[in-house]
Amino acid sequence: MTDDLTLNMNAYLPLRDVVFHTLREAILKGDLKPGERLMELQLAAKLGVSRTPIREAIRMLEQEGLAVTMPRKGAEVAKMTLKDMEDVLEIREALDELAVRIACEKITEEQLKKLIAVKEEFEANTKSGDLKKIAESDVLFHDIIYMATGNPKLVTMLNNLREQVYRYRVEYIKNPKNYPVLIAEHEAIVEGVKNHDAKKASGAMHEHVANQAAAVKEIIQGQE
Amino acid sequence: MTDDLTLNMNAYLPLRDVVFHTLREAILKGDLKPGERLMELQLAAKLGVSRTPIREAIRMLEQEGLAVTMPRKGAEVAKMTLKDMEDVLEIREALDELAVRIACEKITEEQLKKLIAVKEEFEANTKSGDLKKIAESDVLFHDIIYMATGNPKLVTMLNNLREQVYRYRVEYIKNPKNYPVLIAEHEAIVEGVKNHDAKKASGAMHEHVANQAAAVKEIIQGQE
DNA sequence: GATACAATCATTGTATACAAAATACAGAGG
DNA sequence: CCTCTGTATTTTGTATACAATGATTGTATC
Repeated sequence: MTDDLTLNMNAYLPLRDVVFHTLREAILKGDLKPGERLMELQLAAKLGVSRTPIREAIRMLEQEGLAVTMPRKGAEVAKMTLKDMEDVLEIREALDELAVRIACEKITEEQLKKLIAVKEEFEANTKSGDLKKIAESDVLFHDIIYMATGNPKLVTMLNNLREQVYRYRVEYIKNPKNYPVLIAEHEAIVEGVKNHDAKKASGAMHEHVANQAAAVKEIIQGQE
Repeated sequence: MTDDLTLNMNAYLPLRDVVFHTLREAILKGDLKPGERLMELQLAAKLGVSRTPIREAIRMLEQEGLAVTMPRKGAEVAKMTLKDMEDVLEIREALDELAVRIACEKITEEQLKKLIAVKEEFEANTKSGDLKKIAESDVLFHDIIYMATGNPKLVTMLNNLREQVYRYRVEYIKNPKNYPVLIAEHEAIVEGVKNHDAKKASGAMHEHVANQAAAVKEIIQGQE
């Protein structure tokens, strides 16, 4: 744990939630590395709280798949093997397709406008080269589709799945040679949704996620 | 909470896990009813433990969607509206189809044999009329397919989704007029899997889940 | 020098204590 | 009779204390 890990206390939330969000962020950003132990006393000291909220936050991380605990040995950040990632991506493919199919039926005019706007924003951002903005607009693009399903449970699950790929996906976005493909894929998805053509949209989404999946797998293999 | 809620202490597990499983069972069986408050002191007294493991178990239930907590107000058993159930079933449909598609590719000879055996066991059980056995063999039937995917994350998710429908599904199984349909659907699924025909298998699974979905929805509407 | 064993230390598991917020209720005032 | 308000009680949130387990280190013996 090389990081400072300071709490963000602005809102009035139970400490367990603040700790939970802090630790989750740290894990997703890579500040807490896979396999790193999550020691209660240490985290409590670092975050300036007692062990109780730390423990509860760990229980929550555990259920989200971001931490693993061995009884009497404590918790550690979940390791992601290539196989784990493939498993996640397999599910994500199916659910992202489902989401876009539903979105084709249910999307409102307003959401559609927003989707098109964000698609263009994404394209602009790839030109500026600001990685953070690129990632943000990509996330937003998919969020709009998720929201358009009107299925909050699906949204939660997809967010959770996306989270798990997060660390590696950044690498994918770093490489500018992927931009044209990404843009074309987004374009195809929008085209499908706009025409309420579930077949086209889900096909495009399938390709989009599958390409990302392939790239992420390559990145992981490169790291091993 | 009309129930006794005694702990099952046979295995050596942390109390939080024992409490978690106990509460989960109670919720799924309907002993703890939707909307019922989960008061820490009360549960702690009833289960003979302190508040700490109770709290941690509640955090876990929360992440599984079985409990909802309002800060400073406490937790209660999650209510399932018709909409919630539709949302869950929508996801389940997609993932069950995914599972059976993968199973078509990956299932081993041994698993296939087992699947056929359990299918027949299910048929036999419908004839005997033992509800518990019917439900068990139905669960097992689907479990074999889940396991055949070789994707533990998918298995976990599907189990979780299934859990959420559990309370209502029992009603579905109670009605003997559904048995011929269920048997035919299982037959079609097995047929598809056996021939590694993903299209047929996923079509059959789609119908299977969709039928159940329709029935569950009817039951809920009847209750409201 | 290697191995077995004991003592010590670090860390988790559980219980309890204390603080703060929310709720329930009773009494005063209109 | 209703409403408002202040107080008592309940309940959650957080911290701390104690117990038990597991890891580590050091020492004695072969």
